[in-house]
Amino acid sequence: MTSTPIAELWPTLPGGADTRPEAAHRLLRAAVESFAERGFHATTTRDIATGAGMSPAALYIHYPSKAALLAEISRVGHAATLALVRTAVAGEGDPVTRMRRLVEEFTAWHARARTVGRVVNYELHALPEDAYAVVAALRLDIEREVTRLIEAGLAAGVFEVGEVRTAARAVTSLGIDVSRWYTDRSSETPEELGRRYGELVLRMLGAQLPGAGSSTPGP
Amino acid sequence: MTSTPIAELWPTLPGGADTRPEAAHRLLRAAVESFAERGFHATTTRDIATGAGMSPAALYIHYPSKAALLAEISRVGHAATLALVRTAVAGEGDPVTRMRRLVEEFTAWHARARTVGRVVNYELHALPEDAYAVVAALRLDIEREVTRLIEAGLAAGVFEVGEVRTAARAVTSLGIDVSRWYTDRSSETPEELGRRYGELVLRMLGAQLPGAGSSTPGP
DNA sequence: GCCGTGACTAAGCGCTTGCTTAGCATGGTG
DNA sequence: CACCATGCTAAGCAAGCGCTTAGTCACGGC
Repeated sequence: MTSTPIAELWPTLPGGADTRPEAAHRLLRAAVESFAERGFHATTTRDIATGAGMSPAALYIHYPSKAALLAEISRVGHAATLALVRTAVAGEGDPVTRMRRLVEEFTAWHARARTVGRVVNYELHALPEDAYAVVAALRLDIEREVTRLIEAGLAAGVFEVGEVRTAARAVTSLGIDVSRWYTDRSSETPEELGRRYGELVLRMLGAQLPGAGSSTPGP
Repeated sequence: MTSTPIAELWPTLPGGADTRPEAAHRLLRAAVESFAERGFHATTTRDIATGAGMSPAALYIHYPSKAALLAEISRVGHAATLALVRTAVAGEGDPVTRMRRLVEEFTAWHARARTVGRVVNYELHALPEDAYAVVAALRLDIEREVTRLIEAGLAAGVFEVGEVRTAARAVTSLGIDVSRWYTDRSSETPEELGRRYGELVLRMLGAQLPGAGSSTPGP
């Protein structure tokens, strides 16, 4: 098993309890592992079924196709990310505090769930058209939430950036790319990385750091 | 055809003139297009050959396998990126000026040559082991060059960052991810984007901006 | 005891894949 | 002219693909 706690992802979704049978969960998990490691097209249905401890044909009892598995993973992964972002943006505190928390959690999530993150961010092109449309809408929402928070900071006079859209792109981009390079062997924990990225992003946005004097990072 | 001037890439490589026959060039270009659009595994040798205006078998006169095409693209693409980075790091001016130029060019390159960039950065897993080793060494060199420049800035007292390695990661990460999201329809030109990202990165690194700015001019 | 149902497997179908083989037109060299 | 290397094509092979079919087994209701 990998260290990525994918199991965390599915039982805790909007809409309450997940009623999927356990075998379907095992298939989803095996698919995430394979898609992340080899990519959608290099993964065979035999890989997935074997990873879930079944024969190849059993897959089709729970999902109508290999692409349906990808669509499900992508939809759920994006929904979870959007929920995380919305919570941070709508949270308490001034824009600086909220942005710090957003980046900390967004980054840590992409490090912790890098396996899901890779599928979610780098296998979009393999989605069937209708599934892609759903996911593209979620991605747009994520970007809009970040933009909204930056604009709130500008209005409050605590951020200073040239182009809001470019800045929002940079913030989400930094987080997303973590799922590409982060590994088990990385020297920082997801939470450490989140804190450091939070610091970097706030400076990038020209944040007026509130209270507590100079927040110079340690040696 | 796309707007990506891939042709720029191959004729201008270290070692002088490129002696490859024109048909091999066409194959490389067609392979880049297909690999970038659909990924290595979803691309067939028939796709590539057709894209180059040949029959499927002609591919094997110039390259021994589909993987050899990928290896060549990856090797050349990484070599070009490393050359770009080295030039900027070893260039003239103080660390702030050199870092600005580095980010501007690194970013603009990943926007302009996003097609090659996608293959170079997102198809690594499909490389044969020996080709991967070569490319991994080049990637390490790129990161080391960036780290070196940040350390020079710290030594000169014009940068201020917590962890050098994390900062270097963030700088390269921002640039690399551009090749994922940048499209023809993006509102900014590669050069505009480069300038804006240069600005953002310098603030991220806590740069003391020289001259022309609001910061107190030095001796 | 018997049937229906849900989760699963063994076997395999039709198709596509990367790659090979055999052959053909062209053009330079004696 | 013959000779042959070069750069290509038409045809096709073995392997592996996504997915289907037919059937097995455990179990619950009557």
